[in-house]
Amino acid sequence: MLLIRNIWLDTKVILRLARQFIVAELEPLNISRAEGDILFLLLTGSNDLQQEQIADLLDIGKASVSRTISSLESKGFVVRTRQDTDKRAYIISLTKRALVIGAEVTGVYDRLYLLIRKGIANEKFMSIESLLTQITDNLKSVSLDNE
Amino acid sequence: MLLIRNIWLDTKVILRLARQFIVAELEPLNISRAEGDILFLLLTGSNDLQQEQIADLLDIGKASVSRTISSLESKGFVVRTRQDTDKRAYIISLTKRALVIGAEVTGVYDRLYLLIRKGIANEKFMSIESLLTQITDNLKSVSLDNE
DNA sequence: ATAAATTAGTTGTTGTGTCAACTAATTTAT
DNA sequence: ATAAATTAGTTGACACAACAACTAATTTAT
Repeated sequence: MLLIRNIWLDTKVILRLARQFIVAELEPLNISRAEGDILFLLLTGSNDLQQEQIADLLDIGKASVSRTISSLESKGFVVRTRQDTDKRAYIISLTKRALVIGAEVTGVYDRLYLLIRKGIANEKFMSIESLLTQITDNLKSVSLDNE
Repeated sequence: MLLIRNIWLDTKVILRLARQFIVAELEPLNISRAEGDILFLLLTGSNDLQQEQIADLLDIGKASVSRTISSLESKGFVVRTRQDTDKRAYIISLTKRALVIGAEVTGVYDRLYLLIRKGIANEKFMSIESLLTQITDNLKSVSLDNE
């Protein structure tokens, strides 16, 4: 049990440090972490998404996405366009302004990933993928039970 | 890079599901997650801690600890006693009332840990310990640089 | 011995996430 | 064809962690 407790704590520490890193690196660009996360997603090959898709891809709720997209829009980094085929949904697209700073934003996340991987062989990371999937399934099995 | 991004996402999902589990299980006891985390720590062999120690052991800030201890105190689960040797610090101790529900609280966390481990060999968990430590060191090296 | 620095804890503010209730558009059932 | 159910997004309320500025007690320096 102690083992899991330590892993738990380590994971919390890692997430906290990584968030601090991102906040600090994005600060000079006047972009918050939640904004940066969405910009990075849109910049790296998945432009023109619906808000719900963004929520799924980042594992956050649609309420958070709604508010963060609003602030990104007010800063001129994205535009919401009503979808023709479904007038409830928006298509979120990057503006030219976002593309101008795009490399700086992706740079932040790339540096974080490089930093995390430093001195660790690729296979090591691969080996924990299956572990994480198993844990996720374990946890999901309970949430399904209770419905 | 995609590998790390997936691991990142998986980790976020796991933390979210685990939090949901704890919130749901503690709800009937009228205890919040932040309160439960601290109660669990105090109940499992580390009673009579200072607030700063609690902050360190749970990797949260002392501001959060201060507020959560206040609410635990108002619910009658802990008492703050000024330390004789250092009158700035409190000693946080569990009340009888906390011990009465103690088993139910620790049960929640024990069940979570069991659930997480289901179907996964112990060595698998051991093998990621060193990985997590390395990542933590990597991230810490940067925060130190910037001071 | 006293001034300066450090430490434990508190409080205000902010960022971000969750949940629930809501609107408007769309799909399904009958 | 229309009523009922579902879906995309918004908004308000709340939980919780982070940071900064603060108080009061303690330690260090000179």
